Amino acid sequence: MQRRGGYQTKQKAQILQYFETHPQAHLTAAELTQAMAECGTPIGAATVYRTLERLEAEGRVRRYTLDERGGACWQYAAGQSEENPCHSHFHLKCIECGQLLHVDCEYLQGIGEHILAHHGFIVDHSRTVLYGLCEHCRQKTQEG
Amino acid sequence: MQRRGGYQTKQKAQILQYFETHPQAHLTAAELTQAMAECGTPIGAATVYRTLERLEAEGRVRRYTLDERGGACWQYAAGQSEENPCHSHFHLKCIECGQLLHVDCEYLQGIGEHILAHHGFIVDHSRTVLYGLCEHCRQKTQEG
DNA sequence: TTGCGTGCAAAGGTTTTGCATGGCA
DNA sequence: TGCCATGCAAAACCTTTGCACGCAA
Repeated sequence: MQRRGGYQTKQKAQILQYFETHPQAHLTAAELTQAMAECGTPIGAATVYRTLERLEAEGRVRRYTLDERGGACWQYAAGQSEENPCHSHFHLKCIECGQLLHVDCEYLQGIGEHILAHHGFIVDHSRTVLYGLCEHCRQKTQEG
Repeated sequence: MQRRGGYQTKQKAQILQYFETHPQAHLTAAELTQAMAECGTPIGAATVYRTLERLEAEGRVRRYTLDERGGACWQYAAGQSEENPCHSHFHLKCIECGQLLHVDCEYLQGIGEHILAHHGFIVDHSRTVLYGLCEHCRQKTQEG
């Protein structure tokens, strides 16, 4: 519990602030690096990765494996502890347009319970992304 | 329907045969390349990728994005067409031990229908993996 | 014979690592 | 002051691409 997260550096604060400003964004390391540069205070790519790793260990951000190619994304894990575990909602990622949908749905929450009860497996929603076609791209596909 | 899959080459047959011999395996390109080398007839990595791409287009293998780091996997898509579309089962990947579970379950199949009906999103099971803790690792974690 | 498939090497992108320096505590 | 964090560059890693040659049809 002591010294959670190590040193408090400008870079870490800057990255964290950007996440706070964009709580719904799923950012790749490249996007974050560029955003930092555009903010006027560039941060090295290695530092970005190391900082994200640290923030993830602290539970301040969450890592996703979104893109098939192009690497991981990180999302701000807002003040979650008990009341807002942020574990409860599913992510749907469109393989066509790349859009990410956040789905909060009772039925889907039942899935975790079912899988645990019947298959002995605890689903970690924060790591899980369902891939498929969003409504818009589905209609586009059917038309074409 | 004509010339499905282009030329019939030794390399393609060799890769396909390996999949037939390991129908449940999820193989990375590297694993497959090494397996080919160990079989005595090495196949270039580029050829492995291009062959997998072709086999996937033919519907003979299925591509998954399993590992957070380390790239994609391919699995043999056994004689599926209508009766056994192989789209119906979910994959559960343990983030602790890496084990991959294949779950074929009516309840879970209902998920796709629910998401389509209520959220307008078609889930592509072949691309989707649910991450979490398998039973074994869960007990191990709780004990420790 | 035609042109696709192969192999090698090089390029592409993301993430990690080494090492000297800088900054937090 | 001690040690962690940073930055740069280089390396590692997976995947794709270019090009000349080989082989299936």
